[in-house]
Amino acid sequence: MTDTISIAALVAEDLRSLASKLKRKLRAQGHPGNLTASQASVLVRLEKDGQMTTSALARAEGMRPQSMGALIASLEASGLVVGMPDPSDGRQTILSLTEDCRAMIAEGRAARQDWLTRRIDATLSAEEQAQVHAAIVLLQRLVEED
Amino acid sequence: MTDTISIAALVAEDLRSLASKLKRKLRAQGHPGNLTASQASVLVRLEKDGQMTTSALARAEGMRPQSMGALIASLEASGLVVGMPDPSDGRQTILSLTEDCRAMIAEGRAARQDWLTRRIDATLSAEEQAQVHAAIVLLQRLVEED
DNA sequence: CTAATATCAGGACAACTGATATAT
DNA sequence: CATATATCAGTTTTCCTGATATTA
Repeated sequence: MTDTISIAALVAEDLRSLASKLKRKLRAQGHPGNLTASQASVLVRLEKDGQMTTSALARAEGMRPQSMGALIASLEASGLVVGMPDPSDGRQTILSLTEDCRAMIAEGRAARQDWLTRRIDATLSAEEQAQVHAAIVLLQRLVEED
Repeated sequence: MTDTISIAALVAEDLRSLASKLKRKLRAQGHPGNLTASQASVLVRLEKDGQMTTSALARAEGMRPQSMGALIASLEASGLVVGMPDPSDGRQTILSLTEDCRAMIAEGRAARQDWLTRRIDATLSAEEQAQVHAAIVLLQRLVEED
């Protein structure tokens, strides 16, 4: 076995390329009513982990508090997130999903009407979707923490 | 089984989030000598498919000719790509990898020193890497064509 | 003349960095 | 005073759209 080129290098190449193209595609689809990738990611986290502050979200998502602040502002403007002052710490604002947002998630409407979801259903079999799902769980390790 | 929420919606959510975080991480790592995702993607395609024009590359990568033009200009400035006028069609410029670039790829140095490659090797077992690789092949279908 | 190629110019967007006000 | 949170302002990056010159 030559073993000169690791599979990791191949995976890295393809993954890098895939991430770029996927982001371009997502942006090209525009978001009339849809959400950007970052916005969706924040909503999912808020739903999973409950109430959080801007800074906590920024740490969790791996971005700067300032960037997260702008992102949150847009979600508040869309009525998907509300902020309440922390009674015990005047610096912080506790963020949580609005009822509208929870209802939307519960119905699955947001996800179902989503371009990427439709694309996945149209392109991959159920078995393949499961396979991809398993791989994504593995890949999430790569981007966690530092 | 309620079956109300499709696995496609779950995959879409995670995939969207993953793509965002991965791109942020890659940018945060900077590129002292490294390449951006788009640049690497173009080089891989040029190596695989041989000589191409700016427009052909743009179509293949799913971006506009103008964007690809700028990307190519940066690669030319780095001495990784050279352009030669097409003798049979004065409008076109045939692009190809320089010898330096081919040598770099052949040695595998570029890929090996890459942050993402190291990260994959450090985080995933060989078996998991193969699993991810298979999933990426499936996902490439999502971003191909329109 | 119509279509394709490439490039110039300007714009949008999401992230970044730096600086600042406020609360602990 | 030192630390943490949040926000204001400006910059960078990467892609976009529109307009133009050139060649087929």
